[in-house]
Amino acid sequence: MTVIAPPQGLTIAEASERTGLTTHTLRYYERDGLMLRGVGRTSSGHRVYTERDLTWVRMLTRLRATGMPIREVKAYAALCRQGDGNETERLALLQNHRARVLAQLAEVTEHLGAIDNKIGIYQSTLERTES
Amino acid sequence: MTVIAPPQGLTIAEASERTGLTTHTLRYYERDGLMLRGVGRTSSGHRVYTERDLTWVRMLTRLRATGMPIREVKAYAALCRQGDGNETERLALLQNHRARVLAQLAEVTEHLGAIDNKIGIYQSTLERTES
DNA sequence: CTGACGCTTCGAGCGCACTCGAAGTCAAGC
DNA sequence: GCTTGACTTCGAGTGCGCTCGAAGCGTCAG
Repeated sequence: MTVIAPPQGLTIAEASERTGLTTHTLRYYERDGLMLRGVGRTSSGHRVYTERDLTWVRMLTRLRATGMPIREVKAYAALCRQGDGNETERLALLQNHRARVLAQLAEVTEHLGAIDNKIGIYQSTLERTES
Repeated sequence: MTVIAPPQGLTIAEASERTGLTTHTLRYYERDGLMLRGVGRTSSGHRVYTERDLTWVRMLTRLRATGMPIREVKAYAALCRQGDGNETERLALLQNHRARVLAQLAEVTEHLGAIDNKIGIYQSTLERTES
C-alpha cells in the first residue's frame, strides 16, 4: 500500500528502519509505557512517528543497551512525562545507572583479563607444539 | 548434621560459599553439563567438591560474567573434557568470545558517553535553577 | 529412639524482554 | 469493486538462566 508518510511523520516501518528495532518491539515499547507519550495516529489508526519520537527511542535504546531494566526506563519516562520540576530525580536515576554501568564495565574488564591469560596459555602451548 | 568435609573435599554448601553461587545453581550447572566431569560423591551420595572443581567453577563464572551463553560454556567444557589435542578449537572459542566482549565494552562505553551528556545537561539545568 | 538438618533428585515455575501469529481493517492500484 | 499488503490489536509463545518446592534419605545430638 505504500503508506504516504504524513507531513513530518514516519510510518512504523520507517521508524523501525531508522532505529534498528523491529515493528513488534516498537509497538511493545509503546504498549508498555516506555514512550514519552502515545505515538500519534493517522485517521485510519496507523502510527505516525515524529523526529521527537525517534530521538526518545534512541535514548531508550542507549539506556537498554547499557543494561537498564525496562521497569526503570519506564520510571524515567514517567518522570519526563510529568514535565519540569523533577530534574533532581531524573538526574539521580541516571547517575545511579551510570554508577552501575561503570561497576559492570570494571567487572567485565577484570574477568576479561583472566580470560586473556588463559588465551595466552593456549597460545604458548600451541607455539611449543607447532611445526 | 555438619557433614564432615571428606579429606580434601568440600560440601556443596562450602563450595557455594566460596564461589558465590547458590547450591541450586551449582547443581544446575552440573546437571546441565557445564562441569568438567561429574562432581564426586560420598558413600551417601552427597557431592564432594575438590579444589580443581572450584577452579573450574571460577572459570565458568568468568565466562558467564562476560556474557558467554551457557550453551557455549558447555561447548568449551566439552572440548576440555575431551583432553589434549583440541587446543586450537579452545583458543578459537575464547578468542571469539574475547572479540565479542571487546565490541560489547566499546558499545556500552559509547552509549554511556551519551548518557553522561544527558547527566551534564540536567546538572547545568539544576545549577541555573538553584538557590 | 526420635527429631532435626542438610543433603539428594525431579520437575515445575519465574522474570525478563521480546517475538510471533491470528484475525481484522483500510487505502491504493488494477 | 476486488485484491493486495502494510498496518491494527490481542494474546499467546519463546529462550534464557536460573530458582524453587516437594518428597525422601542418611547421620548425628539428645
